[in-house]
Amino acid sequence: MSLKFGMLGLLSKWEATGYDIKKEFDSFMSIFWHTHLSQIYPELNKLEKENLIESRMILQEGKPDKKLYSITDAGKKELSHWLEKPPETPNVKDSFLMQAFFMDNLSAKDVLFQLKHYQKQREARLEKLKQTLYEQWQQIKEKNKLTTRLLMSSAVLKRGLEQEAEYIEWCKRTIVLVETFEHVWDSKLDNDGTTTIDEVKDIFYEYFDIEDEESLKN
Amino acid sequence: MSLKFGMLGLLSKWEATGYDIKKEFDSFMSIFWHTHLSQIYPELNKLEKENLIESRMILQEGKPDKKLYSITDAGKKELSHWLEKPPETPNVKDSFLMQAFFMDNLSAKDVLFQLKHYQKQREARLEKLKQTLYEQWQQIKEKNKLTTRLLMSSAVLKRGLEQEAEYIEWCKRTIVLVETFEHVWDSKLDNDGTTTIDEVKDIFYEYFDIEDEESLKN
DNA sequence: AAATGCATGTAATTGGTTACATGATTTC
DNA sequence: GAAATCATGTAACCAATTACATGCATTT
Repeated sequence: MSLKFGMLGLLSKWEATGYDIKKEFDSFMSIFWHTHLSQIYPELNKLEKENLIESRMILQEGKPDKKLYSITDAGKKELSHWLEKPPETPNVKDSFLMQAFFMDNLSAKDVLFQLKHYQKQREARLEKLKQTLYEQWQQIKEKNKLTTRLLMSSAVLKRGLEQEAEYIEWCKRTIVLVETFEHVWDSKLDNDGTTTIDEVKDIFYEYFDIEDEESLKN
Repeated sequence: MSLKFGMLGLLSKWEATGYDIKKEFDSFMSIFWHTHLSQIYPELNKLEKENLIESRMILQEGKPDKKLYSITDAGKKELSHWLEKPPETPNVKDSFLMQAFFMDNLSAKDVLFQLKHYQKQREARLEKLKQTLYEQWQQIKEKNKLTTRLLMSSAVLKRGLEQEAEYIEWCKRTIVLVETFEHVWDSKLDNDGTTTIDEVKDIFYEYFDIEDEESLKN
Protein backbone atom coordinates (compact mmCIF):
# COMPACT_ATOMS: atom_id res chain seq x y z
CA MET A 1 0.00 0.00 0.00
CA SER A 2 2.86 2.39 0.80
CA LEU A 3 4.33 2.43 -2.71
CA LYS A 4 1.10 3.93 -4.03
CA PHE A 5 1.28 6.79 -1.54
CA GLY A 6 4.99 7.28 -2.03
CA MET A 7 4.28 7.84 -5.70
CA LEU A 8 1.26 10.07 -5.06
CA GLY A 9 3.33 12.02 -2.54
CA LEU A 10 6.09 12.66 -5.05
CA LEU A 11 3.61 13.69 -7.74
CA SER A 12 2.01 16.10 -5.26
CA LYS A 13 5.28 18.08 -5.38
CA TRP A 14 6.42 17.77 -8.98
CA GLU A 15 5.39 16.26 -12.28
CA ALA A 16 7.50 13.21 -12.97
CA THR A 17 8.03 10.17 -15.19
CA GLY A 18 8.33 6.63 -13.89
CA TYR A 19 12.05 6.93 -14.43
CA ASP A 20 12.21 10.13 -12.35
CA ILE A 21 10.25 8.46 -9.56
CA LYS A 22 12.67 5.55 -9.50
CA LYS A 23 15.58 7.97 -9.08
CA GLU A 24 13.92 9.54 -6.03
CA PHE A 25 13.41 6.12 -4.49
CA ASP A 26 17.08 5.38 -5.11
CA SER A 27 18.33 8.61 -3.52
CA PHE A 28 16.54 10.40 -0.70
CA MET A 29 13.67 7.98 -0.29
CA SER A 30 16.07 5.03 0.07
CA ILE A 31 16.04 6.03 3.76
CA PHE A 32 12.60 4.46 4.09
CA TRP A 33 11.62 2.56 0.91
CA HIS A 34 12.86 0.84 -2.21
CA THR A 35 11.21 -0.44 -5.36
CA HIS A 36 11.81 -1.44 -8.99
CA LEU A 37 10.90 0.12 -12.32
CA SER A 38 8.94 -3.02 -13.10
CA GLN A 39 6.73 -2.22 -10.14
CA ILE A 40 6.49 1.51 -10.79
CA TYR A 41 5.23 1.36 -14.39
CA PRO A 42 2.25 -0.94 -13.78
CA GLU A 43 1.40 1.05 -10.64
CA LEU A 44 1.39 4.31 -12.65
CA ASN A 45 -1.03 2.76 -15.13
CA LYS A 46 -3.24 1.57 -12.29
CA LEU A 47 -3.29 4.99 -10.61
CA GLU A 48 -4.15 6.64 -13.93
CA LYS A 49 -7.06 4.26 -14.47
CA GLU A 50 -8.29 5.20 -10.98
CA ASN A 51 -8.04 8.89 -11.98
CA LEU A 52 -5.64 9.67 -9.14
CA ILE A 53 -3.00 10.82 -11.63
CA GLU A 54 -2.95 11.89 -15.29
CA SER A 55 -0.26 11.92 -17.95
CA ARG A 56 0.91 13.71 -21.07
CA MET A 57 3.49 12.63 -23.62
CA ILE A 58 6.67 14.65 -24.02
CA LEU A 59 8.40 14.06 -27.35
CA GLN A 60 12.17 14.29 -27.12
CA GLU A 61 15.06 14.27 -29.56
CA GLY A 62 18.10 12.09 -28.98
CA LYS A 63 16.31 10.59 -25.98
CA PRO A 64 13.27 8.33 -25.85
CA ASP A 65 9.91 10.05 -25.53
CA LYS A 66 8.49 10.16 -22.04
CA LYS A 67 5.21 10.20 -20.13
CA LEU A 68 4.97 13.04 -17.59
CA TYR A 69 2.55 12.29 -14.77
CA SER A 70 0.79 14.77 -12.51
CA ILE A 71 -1.55 14.31 -9.58
CA THR A 72 -5.30 15.00 -9.83
CA ASP A 73 -7.56 16.52 -7.17
CA ALA A 74 -8.85 13.04 -6.41
CA GLY A 75 -5.23 11.94 -5.97
CA LYS A 76 -4.49 14.79 -3.56
CA LYS A 77 -7.54 13.86 -1.53
CA GLU A 78 -6.49 10.20 -1.41
CA LEU A 79 -3.00 11.22 -0.25
CA SER A 80 -4.30 13.51 2.52
CA HIS A 81 -6.60 10.79 3.71
CA TRP A 82 -3.66 8.39 4.06
CA LEU A 83 -1.51 10.98 5.84
CA GLU A 84 -4.24 11.53 8.43
CA LYS A 85 -4.69 7.83 9.11
CA PRO A 86 -3.08 6.47 12.29
CA PRO A 87 0.38 5.13 11.41
CA GLU A 88 0.68 1.38 10.88
CA THR A 89 2.37 -0.58 13.63
CA PRO A 90 5.98 -0.99 12.56
CA ASN A 91 6.74 -4.39 11.06
CA VAL A 92 10.45 -4.65 10.81
CA LYS A 93 12.34 -6.92 8.42
CA ASP A 94 16.07 -6.97 8.94
CA SER A 95 17.64 -10.03 7.37
CA PHE A 96 21.08 -9.21 8.75
CA LEU A 97 19.84 -9.27 12.34
CA MET A 98 18.24 -12.63 11.60
CA GLN A 99 21.57 -13.90 10.33
CA ALA A 100 23.33 -12.49 13.41
CA PHE A 101 20.77 -14.18 15.68
CA PHE A 102 21.88 -17.59 14.42
CA MET A 103 25.61 -16.87 14.11
CA ASP A 104 26.42 -19.02 17.12
CA ASN A 105 26.54 -21.72 14.43
CA LEU A 106 29.66 -20.06 12.98
CA SER A 107 33.24 -19.77 14.23
CA ALA A 108 34.23 -16.51 15.95
CA LYS A 109 36.39 -15.72 12.95
CA ASP A 110 33.44 -16.02 10.57
CA VAL A 111 31.18 -13.99 12.87
CA LEU A 112 33.74 -11.19 12.96
CA PHE A 113 34.06 -11.32 9.19
CA GLN A 114 30.30 -10.96 8.74
CA LEU A 115 30.02 -8.11 11.25
CA LYS A 116 32.87 -6.18 9.63
CA HIS A 117 31.46 -6.76 6.18
CA TYR A 118 28.07 -5.45 7.21
CA GLN A 119 29.59 -2.48 9.00
CA LYS A 120 31.22 -1.42 5.72
CA GLN A 121 27.90 -1.63 3.89
CA ARG A 122 26.28 0.60 6.47
CA GLU A 123 29.17 3.03 6.33
CA ALA A 124 28.69 3.34 2.57
CA ARG A 125 25.01 4.13 3.12
CA LEU A 126 25.91 6.72 5.74
CA GLU A 127 28.32 8.47 3.38
CA LYS A 128 25.60 8.71 0.75
CA LEU A 129 23.18 10.23 3.26
CA LYS A 130 25.75 12.74 4.49
CA GLN A 131 26.13 13.89 0.91
CA THR A 132 22.34 14.29 0.73
CA LEU A 133 22.36 16.34 3.94
CA TYR A 134 24.98 18.64 2.46
CA GLU A 135 22.94 19.11 -0.71
CA GLN A 136 19.77 19.67 1.31
CA TRP A 137 21.49 22.37 3.34
CA GLN A 138 22.79 24.10 0.20
CA GLN A 139 19.23 24.10 -1.08
CA ILE A 140 17.90 25.77 2.06
CA LYS A 141 20.65 28.38 1.99
CA GLU A 142 20.17 29.08 -1.71
CA LYS A 143 16.46 29.69 -1.39
CA ASN A 144 17.06 31.46 1.92
CA LYS A 145 13.82 30.05 3.23
CA LEU A 146 12.65 27.09 5.19
CA THR A 147 9.45 25.50 3.97
CA THR A 148 7.39 22.93 5.83
CA ARG A 149 8.49 20.60 3.02
CA LEU A 150 12.16 21.09 3.84
CA LEU A 151 11.44 20.80 7.55
CA MET A 152 9.79 17.39 7.29
CA SER A 153 12.26 16.00 4.78
CA SER A 154 15.09 17.18 7.01
CA ALA A 155 13.56 15.39 9.97
CA VAL A 156 13.35 12.17 7.96
CA LEU A 157 16.91 12.63 6.76
CA LYS A 158 18.02 13.08 10.35
CA ARG A 159 16.38 9.78 11.28
CA GLY A 160 18.17 8.08 8.41
CA LEU A 161 21.55 9.47 9.40
CA GLU A 162 21.05 8.52 13.03
CA GLN A 163 19.94 5.02 12.16
CA GLU A 164 23.01 4.35 10.04
CA ALA A 165 25.39 5.86 12.59
CA GLU A 166 23.92 3.79 15.39
CA TYR A 167 23.92 0.56 13.44
CA ILE A 168 27.62 1.15 12.73
CA GLU A 169 28.29 1.75 16.43
CA TRP A 170 26.46 -1.46 17.30
CA CYS A 171 28.61 -3.36 14.80
CA LYS A 172 31.77 -1.93 16.38
CA ARG A 173 30.68 -2.77 19.93
CA THR A 174 29.55 -6.25 18.94
CA ILE A 175 32.86 -6.91 17.17
CA VAL A 176 34.64 -6.02 20.42
CA LEU A 177 32.27 -8.29 22.37
CA VAL A 178 32.89 -11.26 20.10
CA GLU A 179 36.65 -10.62 20.14
CA THR A 180 36.55 -10.66 23.94
CA PHE A 181 35.10 -14.16 23.86
CA GLU A 182 37.00 -15.39 20.82
CA HIS A 183 39.20 -17.79 22.81
CA VAL A 184 36.21 -19.44 24.52
CA TRP A 185 34.08 -19.48 21.37
CA ASP A 186 36.16 -21.84 19.33
CA SER A 187 36.81 -24.25 22.17
CA LYS A 188 33.13 -25.07 21.89
CA LEU A 189 33.74 -28.81 21.59
CA ASP A 190 36.01 -28.96 24.66
CA ASN A 191 33.91 -27.20 27.25
CA ASP A 192 30.46 -27.10 25.64
CA GLY A 193 30.98 -23.50 24.56
CA THR A 194 30.15 -22.08 27.94
CA THR A 195 31.56 -19.69 30.51
CA THR A 196 30.21 -18.95 33.98
CA ILE A 197 28.52 -15.60 34.43
CA ASP A 198 30.80 -14.36 37.17
CA GLU A 199 33.55 -14.20 34.57
CA VAL A 200 31.47 -12.20 32.13
CA LYS A 201 29.05 -10.12 34.20
CA ASP A 202 31.03 -6.88 33.93
CA ILE A 203 31.55 -7.19 30.18
CA PHE A 204 27.87 -7.85 29.72
CA TYR A 205 26.74 -5.03 31.97
CA GLU A 206 28.94 -2.66 30.04
CA TYR A 207 27.66 -3.88 26.68
CA PHE A 208 24.08 -3.47 27.83
CA ASP A 209 24.66 -0.17 29.59
CA ILE A 210 23.23 -1.66 32.79
CA GLU A 211 24.15 -0.09 36.13
CA ASP A 212 22.67 -2.57 38.56
CA GLU A 213 20.48 -5.65 38.70
CA GLU A 214 17.48 -3.66 39.94
CA SER A 215 17.37 -1.30 36.95
CA LEU A 216 16.54 -4.31 34.76
CA LYS A 217 13.14 -4.79 36.32
CA ASN A 218 11.66 -1.73 34.65
CA MET B 1 14.27 -16.19 1.45
CA SER B 2 14.84 -15.13 5.08
CA LEU B 3 11.72 -16.82 6.45
CA LYS B 4 13.07 -20.19 5.36
CA PHE B 5 16.32 -19.64 7.26
CA GLY B 6 14.57 -18.19 10.27
CA MET B 7 12.61 -21.42 10.51
CA LEU B 8 15.65 -23.63 9.88
CA GLY B 9 17.55 -21.61 12.47
CA LEU B 10 14.89 -22.17 15.10
CA LEU B 11 14.69 -25.88 14.33
CA SER B 12 18.47 -26.10 14.67
CA LYS B 13 17.99 -25.27 18.37
CA TRP B 14 14.78 -27.06 19.30
CA GLU B 15 12.10 -29.27 17.84
CA ALA B 16 9.00 -27.21 17.24
CA THR B 17 5.52 -27.12 15.71
CA GLY B 18 4.36 -24.43 13.31
CA TYR B 19 2.48 -22.91 16.19
CA ASP B 20 5.63 -22.79 18.36
CA ILE B 21 7.56 -21.14 15.52
CA LYS B 22 4.90 -18.47 15.19
CA LYS B 23 5.23 -17.69 18.91
CA GLU B 24 8.98 -17.15 18.54
CA PHE B 25 8.39 -14.77 15.63
CA ASP B 26 5.90 -12.88 17.77
CA SER B 27 8.21 -12.54 20.76
CA PHE B 28 11.98 -12.33 20.49
CA MET B 29 12.25 -12.51 16.72
CA SER B 30 9.80 -9.62 16.30
CA ILE B 31 12.96 -7.49 16.63
CA PHE B 32 13.88 -8.42 13.07
CA TRP B 33 11.05 -10.35 11.37
CA HIS B 34 7.34 -11.09 11.32
CA THR B 35 5.16 -13.62 9.57
CA HIS B 36 1.80 -15.40 9.65
CA LEU B 37 0.73 -18.95 10.40
CA SER B 38 -0.67 -19.16 6.88
CA GLN B 39 2.85 -18.63 5.58
CA ILE B 40 4.55 -20.92 8.11
CA TYR B 41 2.51 -24.08 7.46
CA PRO B 42 3.01 -24.24 3.68
CA GLU B 43 6.70 -23.38 4.18
CA LEU B 44 7.09 -26.29 6.64
CA ASN B 45 5.57 -28.67 4.10
CA LYS B 46 7.91 -27.33 1.43
CA LEU B 47 11.00 -27.73 3.64
CA GLU B 48 9.97 -31.27 4.51
CA LYS B 49 9.60 -32.17 0.82
CA GLU B 50 13.13 -30.82 0.28
CA ASN B 51 14.33 -33.06 3.15
CA LEU B 52 15.67 -30.10 5.13
CA ILE B 53 13.36 -30.92 8.03
CA GLU B 54 11.34 -33.96 9.16
CA SER B 55 8.27 -34.37 11.36
CA ARG B 56 6.55 -36.76 13.72
CA MET B 57 2.99 -36.65 15.02
CA ILE B 58 2.38 -36.12 18.74
CA LEU B 59 -1.06 -37.24 19.86
CA GLN B 60 -2.46 -35.12 22.69
CA GLU B 61 -5.48 -35.25 24.97
CA GLY B 62 -7.61 -32.18 25.55
CA LYS B 63 -5.54 -30.37 22.94
CA PRO B 64 -5.35 -30.91 19.19
CA ASP B 65 -2.67 -33.30 17.96
CA LYS B 66 0.50 -31.69 16.69
CA LYS B 67 3.34 -32.16 14.22
CA LEU B 68 6.78 -31.79 15.79
CA TYR B 69 9.43 -30.77 13.28
CA SER B 70 13.19 -31.26 13.57
CA ILE B 71 16.06 -30.26 11.30
CA THR B 72 17.95 -32.82 9.18
CA ASP B 73 21.68 -32.85 8.39
CA ALA B 74 20.90 -31.43 4.96
CA GLY B 75 18.96 -28.65 6.72
CA LYS B 76 21.89 -27.84 9.01
CA LYS B 77 24.20 -27.66 6.02
CA GLU B 78 21.79 -25.36 4.16
CA LEU B 79 21.59 -23.10 7.23
CA SER B 80 25.37 -22.89 7.68
CA HIS B 81 25.76 -22.06 4.02
CA TRP B 82 23.36 -19.13 4.38
CA LEU B 83 25.06 -17.87 7.54
CA GLU B 84 28.42 -17.80 5.75
CA LYS B 85 27.07 -15.90 2.76
CA PRO B 86 27.85 -12.14 2.66
CA PRO B 87 24.91 -10.27 4.23
CA GLU B 88 22.37 -8.79 1.86
CA THR B 89 22.45 -5.03 1.40
CA PRO B 90 19.86 -3.62 3.79
CA ASN B 91 16.62 -2.71 2.07
CA VAL B 92 14.62 -0.74 4.53
CA LYS B 93 10.84 -0.36 4.50
CA ASP B 94 9.49 2.09 7.04
CA SER B 95 6.00 3.24 6.14
CA PHE B 96 5.88 5.73 9.02
CA LEU B 97 8.95 7.60 7.76
CA MET B 98 7.30 7.71 4.35
CA GLN B 99 4.21 9.23 5.93
CA ALA B 100 6.36 11.71 7.85
CA PHE B 101 8.20 12.67 4.66
CA PHE B 102 4.94 13.94 3.15
CA MET B 103 3.42 15.45 6.30
CA ASP B 104 4.00 19.00 5.08
CA ASN B 105 0.58 18.38 3.53
CA LEU B 106 -0.96 18.32 7.03
CA SER B 107 -1.53 21.02 9.65
CA ALA B 108 1.04 21.30 12.46
CA LYS B 109 -1.64 20.00 14.83
CA ASP B 110 -2.14 16.86 12.77
CA VAL B 111 1.60 16.31 12.38
CA LEU B 112 2.04 16.51 16.15
CA PHE B 113 -0.82 14.10 16.64
CA GLN B 114 0.76 11.55 14.29
CA LEU B 115 4.21 11.88 15.85
CA LYS B 116 2.84 11.43 19.36
CA HIS B 117 0.72 8.49 18.30
CA TYR B 118 3.70 6.76 16.72
CA GLN B 119 5.92 7.49 19.71
CA LYS B 120 3.46 5.61 21.90
CA GLN B 121 3.53 2.59 19.60
CA ARG B 122 7.31 2.50 19.77
CA GLU B 123 7.21 2.89 23.54
CA ALA B 124 4.95 -0.15 23.78
CA ARG B 125 7.42 -2.16 21.69
CA LEU B 126 10.31 -0.99 23.89
CA GLU B 127 8.50 -2.13 27.03
CA LYS B 128 8.00 -5.57 25.54
CA LEU B 129 11.69 -5.82 24.67
CA LYS B 130 12.78 -4.69 28.13
CA GLN B 131 10.72 -7.52 29.53
CA THR B 132 12.52 -9.91 27.17
CA LEU B 133 15.90 -8.58 28.33
CA TYR B 134 14.93 -9.24 31.93
CA GLU B 135 13.86 -12.79 31.12
CA GLN B 136 17.03 -13.36 29.09
CA TRP B 137 19.15 -12.23 32.00
CA GLN B 138 17.32 -14.52 34.43
CA GLN B 139 18.00 -17.37 32.06
CA ILE B 140 21.74 -16.66 31.97
CA LYS B 141 21.87 -16.39 35.77
CA GLU B 142 19.85 -19.56 36.28
CA LYS B 143 22.09 -21.66 34.06
CA ASN B 144 25.12 -19.80 35.41
CA LYS B 145 26.73 -20.01 32.01
CA LEU B 146 26.99 -17.91 28.91
CA THR B 147 26.72 -19.80 25.65
CA THR B 148 27.57 -18.44 22.21
CA ARG B 149 23.84 -18.77 21.61
CA LEU B 150 23.02 -16.40 24.47
CA LEU B 151 25.80 -14.05 23.42
CA MET B 152 24.50 -13.59 19.88
CA SER B 153 20.85 -13.37 20.86
CA SER B 154 21.79 -10.78 23.48
CA ALA B 155 23.60 -8.73 20.87
CA VAL B 156 20.51 -8.80 18.65
CA LEU B 157 18.31 -7.90 21.61
CA LYS B 158 20.59 -4.97 22.36
CA ARG B 159 20.18 -3.71 18.78
CA GLY B 160 16.42 -3.98 19.14
CA LEU B 161 16.35 -2.07 22.41
CA GLU B 162 18.61 0.65 21.03
CA GLN B 163 16.60 1.02 17.88
CA GLU B 164 13.35 1.50 19.78
CA ALA B 165 14.89 3.93 22.27
CA GLU B 166 16.39 6.02 19.51
CA TYR B 167 13.24 6.13 17.43
CA ILE B 168 11.41 7.39 20.51
CA GLU B 169 14.04 10.08 21.06
CA TRP B 170 13.71 11.15 17.43
CA CYS B 171 9.94 11.43 17.86
CA LYS B 172 10.41 13.63 20.93
CA ARG B 173 12.94 15.92 19.25
CA THR B 174 10.85 16.16 16.10
CA ILE B 175 7.75 17.03 18.14
CA VAL B 176 9.73 19.91 19.71
CA LEU B 177 10.93 20.99 16.26
CA VAL B 178 7.41 21.09 14.83
CA GLU B 179 6.10 22.88 17.93
CA THR B 180 8.80 25.53 17.48
CA PHE B 181 7.49 26.27 14.00
CA GLU B 182 3.82 25.72 14.77
CA HIS B 183 2.91 29.41 14.43
CA VAL B 184 4.56 29.72 11.00
CA TRP B 185 3.30 26.35 9.77
CA ASP B 186 -0.39 27.12 9.77
CA SER B 187 0.01 30.60 8.28
CA LYS B 188 1.01 28.73 5.11
CA LEU B 189 -1.54 30.57 2.99
CA ASP B 190 -0.42 34.05 4.17
CA ASN B 191 3.34 33.88 3.67
CA ASP B 192 3.75 30.83 1.46
CA GLY B 193 4.73 28.71 4.46
CA THR B 194 8.26 29.99 4.55
CA THR B 195 10.73 31.49 7.00
CA THR B 196 14.19 32.87 6.24
CA ILE B 197 17.12 30.73 7.37
CA ASP B 198 18.69 33.36 9.58
CA GLU B 199 15.70 32.98 11.87
CA VAL B 200 16.03 29.21 12.05
CA LYS B 201 19.71 28.39 11.60
CA ASP B 202 20.39 27.82 15.31
CA ILE B 203 17.36 25.60 15.81
CA PHE B 204 18.34 23.55 12.80
CA TYR B 205 21.97 23.23 13.77
CA GLU B 206 20.91 21.99 17.16
CA TYR B 207 18.46 19.49 15.72
CA PHE B 208 21.11 18.15 13.36
CA ASP B 209 23.89 18.24 15.91
CA ILE B 210 25.98 20.36 13.57
CA GLU B 211 28.76 22.52 15.02
CA ASP B 212 29.79 24.53 12.00
CA GLU B 213 29.19 24.82 8.28
CA GLU B 214 32.49 23.16 7.44
CA SER B 215 31.75 19.92 9.30
CA LEU B 216 28.95 19.28 6.82
CA LYS B 217 31.32 18.74 3.93
CA ASN B 218 32.51 15.39 5.22
C1' DA C 1 34.08 -2.20 -27.62
C1' DA C 2 31.60 -2.08 -23.40
C1' DA C 3 29.10 0.14 -19.99
C1' DT C 4 25.95 3.58 -18.39
C1' DG C 5 22.01 6.69 -18.85
C1' DC C 6 17.53 7.60 -20.71
C1' DA C 7 12.94 5.65 -21.20
C1' DT C 8 9.03 2.18 -21.06
C1' DG C 9 7.23 -1.79 -20.50
C1' DT C 10 5.72 -7.38 -19.98
C1' DA C 11 6.02 -12.11 -17.96
C1' DA C 12 6.99 -15.36 -14.60
C1' DT C 13 7.75 -16.34 -10.05
C1' DT C 14 8.14 -15.82 -5.21
C1' DG C 15 6.82 -13.70 -0.94
C1' DG C 16 3.38 -11.92 2.09
C1' DT C 17 -1.39 -10.70 3.82
C1' DT C 18 -6.26 -11.37 4.67
C1' DA C 19 -10.06 -14.19 4.86
C1' DC C 20 -12.08 -18.62 5.52
C1' DA C 21 -12.60 -23.20 7.98
C1' DT C 22 -12.69 -26.34 12.12
C1' DG C 23 -13.07 -27.61 16.97
C1' DA C 24 -12.02 -28.71 21.80
C1' DT C 25 -10.37 -26.51 26.27
C1' DT C 26 -9.44 -22.98 29.32
C1' DT C 27 -9.61 -18.36 31.20
C1' DC C 28 -12.09 -13.86 32.05
C1' DG D 1 -21.37 -16.16 27.49
C1' DA D 2 -17.30 -14.40 25.14
C1' DA D 3 -12.64 -14.44 24.26
C1' DA D 4 -8.27 -16.50 24.18
C1' DT D 5 -5.18 -20.65 23.65
C1' DC D 6 -3.88 -24.69 21.17
C1' DA D 7 -3.38 -26.57 16.59
C1' DT D 8 -3.41 -27.08 11.36
C1' DG D 9 -4.43 -25.86 7.26
C1' DT D 10 -6.50 -23.77 2.27
C1' DA D 11 -7.79 -20.06 -1.03
C1' DA D 12 -7.67 -15.68 -2.90
C1' DC D 13 -5.38 -11.78 -3.46
C1' DC D 14 -1.84 -8.26 -3.41
C1' DA D 15 3.12 -6.89 -3.28
C1' DA D 16 7.73 -7.51 -4.72
C1' DT D 17 11.57 -9.48 -7.28
C1' DT D 18 13.97 -11.27 -11.29
C1' DA D 19 14.30 -11.97 -15.96
C1' DC D 20 13.28 -10.62 -20.54
C1' DA D 21 12.82 -7.10 -24.33
C1' DT D 22 13.97 -2.78 -27.05
C1' DG D 23 16.90 1.00 -28.74
C1' DC D 24 19.44 5.29 -29.21
C1' DA D 25 23.12 8.50 -27.19
C1' DT D 26 26.82 9.28 -24.43
C1' DT D 27 30.68 8.19 -21.59
C1' DT D 28 34.70 5.21 -20.32
